Amino acid sequence: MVKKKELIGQTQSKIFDAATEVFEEKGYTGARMQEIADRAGINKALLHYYFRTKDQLFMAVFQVLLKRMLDKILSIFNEEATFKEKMRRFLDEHIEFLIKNPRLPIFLLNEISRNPELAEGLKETLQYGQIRDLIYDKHSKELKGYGIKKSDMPQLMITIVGMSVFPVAARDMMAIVMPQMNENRKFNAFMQERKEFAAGFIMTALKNRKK
Amino acid sequence: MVKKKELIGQTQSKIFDAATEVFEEKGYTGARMQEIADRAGINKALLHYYFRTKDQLFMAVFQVLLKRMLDKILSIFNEEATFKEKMRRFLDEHIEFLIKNPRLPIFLLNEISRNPELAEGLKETLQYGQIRDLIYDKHSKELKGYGIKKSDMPQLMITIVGMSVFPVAARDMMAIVMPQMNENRKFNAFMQERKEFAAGFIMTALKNRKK
DNA sequence: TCTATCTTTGACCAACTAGTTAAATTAATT
DNA sequence: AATTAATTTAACTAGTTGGTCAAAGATAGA
Repeated sequence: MVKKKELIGQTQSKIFDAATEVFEEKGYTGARMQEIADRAGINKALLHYYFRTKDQLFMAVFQVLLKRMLDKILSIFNEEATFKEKMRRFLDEHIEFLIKNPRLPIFLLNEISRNPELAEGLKETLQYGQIRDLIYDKHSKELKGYGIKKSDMPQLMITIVGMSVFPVAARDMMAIVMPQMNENRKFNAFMQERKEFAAGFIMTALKNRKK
Repeated sequence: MVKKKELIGQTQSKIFDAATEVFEEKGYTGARMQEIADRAGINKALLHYYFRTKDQLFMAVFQVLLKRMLDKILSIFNEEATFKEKMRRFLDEHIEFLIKNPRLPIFLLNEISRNPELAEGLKETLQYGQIRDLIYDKHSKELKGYGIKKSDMPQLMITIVGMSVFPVAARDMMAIVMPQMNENRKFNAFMQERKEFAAGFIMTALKNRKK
């Protein structure tokens, strides 16, 4: 027999999963509490019983997804390895992550840009705010060897992250110009290929950079 | 005295501008016909007189904005110049364009990803679908010299476009990790700097690419 | 000036939305 | 088995939304 407390957990997590799906697909303004309830297999009143308002439910989902994304980006850079190795591992793992979560980037980008306060909570976390300096200091010798100054770090970091995120976020738009992108099989092949292309591209640019 | 026909044009374009603003800010689902009417300085019934439904108004705005974006991307590549020169000009002009239209990328990306049929109309335009081949054929010698095969074009093109678009689209998210991005002055300086950074980065990667 | 047509409006409506409530059901405790 | 507490539901509400309509106002041509 299923215990009540397990059911709570089950129900709550069913709601959470359903809400994640719907919010990712439709965004905050496009999401409907009724649809979330339907997909969770419960009714609307129970939804409001667990999460009093749409805002509360959205916040819970959003915080988790944003943290998941940032941690995925940052965790690799906390390990012990050369910058070059970290970058390769980042592109490998992040692209795998994005293939499994293709709607996540646009969802996050869109919601944050429409309501920047959503990110306020995480900004306070010191861990995130100074990451640029931490990464640079850890690899200053290697990076200086590539002609990268501390002030170049934003350019470099955004370039690396953009290499993996942009193709996923812009897929449907780029597909206008490159119809192959519409086929899932071809797009996945493109993303697999991108791991090596991006890593090689960046390393070549760094190694031969004018100093 | 203002002629009636001029007024029509004025009203219609006031509606169009207001709708562009509101849709860009709030997206389709977040936009309100009442707010569009208010910003255009008219009432809701007149709004529906000129554009019968929200969908019709949205479509009109969306088509114009999508075309504006794609033309900006593609026009430069139709000119006569080396690939290298075109890429530099593209980054210069596209970044300027994006500084003036900072909400445009997220708006387009978001709406297209939520409803890919929005792009169907433009896909038919042969001009767009085969652009990859056209560009390659025009510069095949130069690109082969960089070790770029025709099958590498999607990777290269998405890399170039992402260099300019991603920082604008991901600004508020990257600002969590790099708080400087929040200040408009610093962000604009970053984007100005990016013209040279991106162009230099890409050319270095191309010139030293393993063949 | 009169008339036919095109514009503009305030008031309205039906459908939908987030959120509430009170009562029914289920589970845990004694 | 009875009591208590937690869980689930159908039915409802108040506010918002896109869209309509009939009538008033403005314009150009005769």
